[in-house]
Amino acid sequence: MRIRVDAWVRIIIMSRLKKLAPAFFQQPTLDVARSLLGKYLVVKRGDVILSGKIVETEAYVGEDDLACHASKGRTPRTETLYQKAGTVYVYLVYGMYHCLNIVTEKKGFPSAVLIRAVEPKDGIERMKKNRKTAAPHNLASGPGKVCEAFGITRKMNGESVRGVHIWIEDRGEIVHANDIVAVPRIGIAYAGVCARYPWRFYITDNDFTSRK
DNA sequence: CAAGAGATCATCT
DNA sequence: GATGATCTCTTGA
Repeated sequence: MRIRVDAWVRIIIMSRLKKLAPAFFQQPTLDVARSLLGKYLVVKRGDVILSGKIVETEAYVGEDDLACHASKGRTPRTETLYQKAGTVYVYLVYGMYHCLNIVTEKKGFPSAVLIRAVEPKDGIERMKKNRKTAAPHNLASGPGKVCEAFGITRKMNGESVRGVHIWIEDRGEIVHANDIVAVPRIGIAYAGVCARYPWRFYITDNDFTSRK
């Protein structure tokens, strides 16, 4: 008689081992933004698992960062940014699209990393349906696209990024510093001097970034 | 290919 | 009442 382990049980056990802990996010935001490159965003809804390699991020650091939502202080919306590292911050931009962030640093210091682009891996067919397109390079090559492909909405705002719905895995892939580019952030021209900060990071030569 | 406009609404003034 | 941490489509060279 043999012991049989169902494939999905194995998946759950392995994913728990690989899940990034809150301590990973409780570091300087720029470091987290860089080290998230090459990690895997995973979303589980029912039996469906969607995943993809993070290839582009942006850092938003504190109330002094004029591009950070918290630059206008503590409000009902920015409250999430003041929570502990590893909290999911999702908001609606331009009345239509969602943006996924992970809160960083110590509780009370409002900062986060925006997940700007992902290279789809698991559940690509579902992503195509969610996005209403079949073009692989157009599935998650932008923050709004990531959320649409993965079905991420404000309902996840405030959740833990090490929960049952959403988490980030280390699958052992290493991204060297030489393969990371730092450039100014997108869509924040209103942020004065901060608009010039090179706080957008992406993997050089990856074909799934938002390229702008 | 580049540039421009429209869609659409939660949030803050 | 104004404004976006965006995306898609249309227009025109």
